Amino acid sequence: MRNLDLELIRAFVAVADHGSMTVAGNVLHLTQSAVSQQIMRLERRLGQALFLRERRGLKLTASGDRLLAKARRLIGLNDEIWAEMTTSCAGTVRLGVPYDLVGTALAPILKKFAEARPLVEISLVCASSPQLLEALGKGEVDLALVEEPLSAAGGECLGIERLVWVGARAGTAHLKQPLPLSLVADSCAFRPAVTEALDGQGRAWRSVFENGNIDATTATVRTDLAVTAWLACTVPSDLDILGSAEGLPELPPFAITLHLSRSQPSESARELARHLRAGWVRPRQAA
DNA sequence: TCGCAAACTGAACAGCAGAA
DNA sequence: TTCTGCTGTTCAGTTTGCGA
Repeated sequence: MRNLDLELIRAFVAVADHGSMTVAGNVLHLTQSAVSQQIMRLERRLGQALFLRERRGLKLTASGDRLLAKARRLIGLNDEIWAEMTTSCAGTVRLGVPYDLVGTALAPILKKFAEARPLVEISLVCASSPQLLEALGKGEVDLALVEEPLSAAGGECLGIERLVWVGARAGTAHLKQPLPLSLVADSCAFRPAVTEALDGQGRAWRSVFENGNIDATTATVRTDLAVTAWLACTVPSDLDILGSAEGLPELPPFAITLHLSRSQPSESARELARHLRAGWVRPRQAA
């Protein structure tokens, strides 16, 4: 027998990932005993011990460590072939994304999706979250990733992020009266939360820039002309996160949510949604 | 249809860590 | 020190798939 049994490889990866046969069993919908036997079978066939049975838990041996990366590739390739051969994914998917999320977490997910689904063309639509939800309702996009106040989030939540004040490194814009604000667009999802927080504090403010261009907004902040509010995970490293120490009010958390078209979504849209769910990590972690 | 091998489940067991 | 809960291993019995 010189063929690798993918069931055994999958069990091996699950045990390595979780460091536990019990947890791996739950994940694989098998009993712990079955997983234990699968690992032993794999070890017997390869003639190598893959795990060190320690007093508490399991640890990969050098052989196990060597196998792990290749095992992941093997399973990945298997799943890719399986998905490609068993579904009819082709055509165009229109994905709506807010300006600030495009360049952070999304890029690696889209790259992976393009590799897995070469027959699907992605059409990216950038706008503010309210505009994207409107476009989704009109059928102008197939699915949308949006930012919504946690208290009013309607879609499938992929993550929760802090909304924070952002200013130039060692800048002084936050000291000005009224507070100069740059918020990308007047339909920006953060705008009501920001103005409500400022009004609640009795702090006067004025809009410096709202023409829908994220780069120009960033430039106004970087040059200390204004401050803005972004999700903490999307703040560039050369800008400062400001807060109560700078006299600015607390802002509410936001949910990053996924919305699919209410009418029957295409196979391609569902597949892209699956990739977004599986691949979503906090943008700063991905960077 | 039958027999065999492989793989599974569930129970029993042993070892360990942490709480009481 | 004892109890409890969690973990992995072993084993008996059952199920399933395959070839004759």
